[in-house]
Amino acid sequence: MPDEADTLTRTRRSDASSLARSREAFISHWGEMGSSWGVPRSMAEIHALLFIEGRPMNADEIMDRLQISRGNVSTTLRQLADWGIVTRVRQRGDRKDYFEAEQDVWNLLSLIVRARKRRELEPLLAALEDARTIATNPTHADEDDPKATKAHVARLDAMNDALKRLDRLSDRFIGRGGKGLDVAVRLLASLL
Amino acid sequence: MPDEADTLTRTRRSDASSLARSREAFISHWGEMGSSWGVPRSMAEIHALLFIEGRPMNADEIMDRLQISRGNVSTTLRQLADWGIVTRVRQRGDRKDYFEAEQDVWNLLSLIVRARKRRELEPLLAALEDARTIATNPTHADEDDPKATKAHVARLDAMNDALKRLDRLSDRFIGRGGKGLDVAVRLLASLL
DNA sequence: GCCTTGTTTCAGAAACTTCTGAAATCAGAC
DNA sequence: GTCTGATTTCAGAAGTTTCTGAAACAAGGC
Repeated sequence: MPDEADTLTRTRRSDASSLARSREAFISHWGEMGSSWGVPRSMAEIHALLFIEGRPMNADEIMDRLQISRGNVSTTLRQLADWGIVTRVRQRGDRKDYFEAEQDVWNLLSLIVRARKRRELEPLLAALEDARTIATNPTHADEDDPKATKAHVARLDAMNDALKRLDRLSDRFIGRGGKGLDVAVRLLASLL
Repeated sequence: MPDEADTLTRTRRSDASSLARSREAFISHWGEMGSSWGVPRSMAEIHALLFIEGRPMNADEIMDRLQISRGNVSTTLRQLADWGIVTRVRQRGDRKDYFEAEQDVWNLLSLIVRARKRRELEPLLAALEDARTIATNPTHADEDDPKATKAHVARLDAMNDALKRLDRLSDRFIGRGGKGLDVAVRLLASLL
């Protein structure tokens, strides 16, 4: 409810410094983007904050800056750490936990790709295999048109092939310590 | 409320044919995937249905099969058509609208990429430019540390460069009538 | 042991998104 | 023009996700 005490810590107002306003703009747009990609806004914002500040921050600082609850900050930081795009660092003589974001952008992108791939692409590929198995192993007296079954399996296979190719390709990117993506993109850009 | 009349149309039960069960599996997993990528489950399911059936279907068929409301089907089909991954087709002597999904998987993927790029990546790039402008054009008496501003702008630029490169690259893919992606992936796979 | 300081958990609240269904609209037939 | 069948719209309902905050839980100091 207080609306006067936070003038110092909040950086939304137009009387803030250019740097502060620019940071704020980055954070809110990154949050926006996140939420349209199925990442909770506050998670994207916390990451954006750590990235754009470029220094380790603790839970209290983050809470104050983004006005989100302690519980949310704690949970979200752990998730970001699980994804590997944020690291817990120890600050000499301070018992608080500090967190720091990956600063290399390509590395960041490949960590994100890796995480989503594992969580979402791989299960989907497994499901496609399943669906194929179901279609090609008729259980009991099965009155399916063989032609229709063939076409169906062909569709499953086409989807499977395409996704698998992307999957293998992203493995390559990721394998090269985050720089593979960079190299590949440059290479492709010049070839096409 | 009816639970006996739909035995014919619903294909969830284990006494359905292999083909029907395989289709059902594909549809529900595709829907699952969609929802973790910020696409409404019913939208992903409608698309999956049209894709896996591989034939034009009308709103009533879709409603029956997926048990979703007319309003939802109508809205969603229009969105899918806007994205370009579904096309409205006219069936001789039938006043109903029929819809058909893009069957070429690479084409499908590049249509999806194109749509998301326009809706999400491009606005973000614009926002990054904005943030840069804010940081480099100090308004009034600005007491920001020049060193900090420099580091901040460098971060914005690194992010901008990386995303722009991906952006340009995807333009190339898309440009080649959907086959570019295929070619590029094969090429890269052999090179790396 | 008992404080103190910091972190995590989790049930319920709040916010947001998606879905429904009935009414409005459209479009062609006549 | 009216009638008929199909489609779209949209306000509110339902459902889902995210967030809060207080309680439980560490872990170190003394």
